[in-house]
Amino acid sequence: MPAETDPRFLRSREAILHAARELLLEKGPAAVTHAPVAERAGVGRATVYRHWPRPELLLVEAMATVPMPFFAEPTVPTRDWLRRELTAMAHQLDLDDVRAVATTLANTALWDEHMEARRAQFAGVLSERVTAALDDAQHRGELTLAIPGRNAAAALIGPLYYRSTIEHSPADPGLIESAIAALGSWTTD
Amino acid sequence: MPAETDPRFLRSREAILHAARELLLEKGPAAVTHAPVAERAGVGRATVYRHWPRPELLLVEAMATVPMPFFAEPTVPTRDWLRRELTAMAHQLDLDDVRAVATTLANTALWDEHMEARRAQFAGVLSERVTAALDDAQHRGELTLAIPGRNAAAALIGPLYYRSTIEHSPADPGLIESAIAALGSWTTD
DNA sequence: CATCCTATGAGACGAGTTGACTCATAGGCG
DNA sequence: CGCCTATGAGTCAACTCGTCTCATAGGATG
Repeated sequence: MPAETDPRFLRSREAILHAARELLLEKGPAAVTHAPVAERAGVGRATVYRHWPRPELLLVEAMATVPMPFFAEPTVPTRDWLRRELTAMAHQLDLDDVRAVATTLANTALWDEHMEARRAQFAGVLSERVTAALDDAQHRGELTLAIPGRNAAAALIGPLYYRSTIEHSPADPGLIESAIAALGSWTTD
Repeated sequence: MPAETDPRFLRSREAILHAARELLLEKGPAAVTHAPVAERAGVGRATVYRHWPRPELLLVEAMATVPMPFFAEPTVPTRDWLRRELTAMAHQLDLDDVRAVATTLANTALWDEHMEARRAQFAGVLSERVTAALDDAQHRGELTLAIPGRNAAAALIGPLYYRSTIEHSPADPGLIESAIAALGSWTTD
C-alpha cells in the first residue's frame, strides 16, 4: 500500500470509490468488480488492484461514502426529536442509494465478514443512540417506557425499514407516529 | 424447453433447484451460477443451461422452494392468531435460510425485474392477509384500529424484520406484543 | 530549474469461467 | 422390443480474473 498523502494516490482513491458507489447503485453489489470500476473511474485496472486487492473491502468502503447520519445529537423534547429523525430517515430510505446500501448491508453481511462487521457497527450505533436518548427522556419524566430499551430501535426503525425495502413505498407520518407511541406513554407538557 | 412430465426432466430440475438453494444459503446469491450448481447437483453443465438459460430465474425459483407460509388462514380471536403468526415468523427469521431469502429478495429486487416481481407479490400477499384479518377483527368489535390498515403489515412485521436482518438477534416476545398493541385498542373478552 | 521518487497506465500473460454447440448414450415410453 | 428425447461429456471461442512488467509523468525536494 503506497503513501497516504500522495495527491496522485488520493485522487485515484476518490475516483475509484466514486465509481464503485455509482456501480453499486446502478447495477448492484455484484457489479462492483475491478474492471468496470477501473473503466468508470478513468483509471488503470492495475491501480484498482493496488488500492483494493480484493473487491469486498472496496464495496464496504464505497458504501461508507453514502452518509447515514441518523439519530446523532439528541435534543429535547425527545418526542419531537424522534419524529424529526424518523421522518428524515424515512425520507432517506426513499432514496435509491440509501435503500441499496441498507439492503446490500443486510444481505452481504450474511456471507462476508467485513460487511458483517459494518452491519454490527451500524446496528450498534443506532441502538445505542436511541436507547441513550430514551433513557434520558425517561429520567426527565418525558417518557415511561413500555418496552425494554433494547427493543426500541427495532420498534422505531423496523416499520420504516420494512416499508422501504419490502413494500417499496414511502413511509407515511402515521407509521412514524404509531411507532413512537408504541414505545410507552409520553407526557404532553 | 423439454417435456414437463418426463421423469428425467423432473429429476434434473429438482436436483438443480436443491443445489441452487444450498449454494444460496452457503455462499450467497452471487454463487448461484451454472457451473457450481451443476457440479453440486450431480448434473451436466449443459443440463442446467437447458433448464435455466439465465441464472436469475434459477435463483428466483430456488428461493421459492423455501416455504414462507405466513399469515395464512386467520383464526379468532385475531389477537391470539397474530401473536402465534408473528412468533412463528420470528422463529423462521432466526433460521439462516429464511433470513438469506428475505435479504436476498430485498436486495436483488432493486436491480432484477424477476426478483422485483416476486418481492411485490410477497409484500402484497402479506399485506392483504394482515389487513383482511384486521378488518374482520374490527367488524367483529375485537379491535379498534389506531392506524390505517395499509400500515399494519409494516407495523407488525417491520420490527421483527429489522431485529433479524439488521440486528441479527432473535426477536423477543415483548417486541411482538408492543407491535400488536400499537395497532389500536383491543377488547379483552 | 534539475533531480529523484513513486503512483500510474498500458499491456502481456496464463488460468479459469462463460455460453453455445455436438454427439453418443441411456432412461423411459408405447 | 424399438423409438424418442433428456442427458453427460466434451469441444470451442470469447471473455474475465489476478499478476506482473515497464516506460511515463506527477509531485516533492534541493
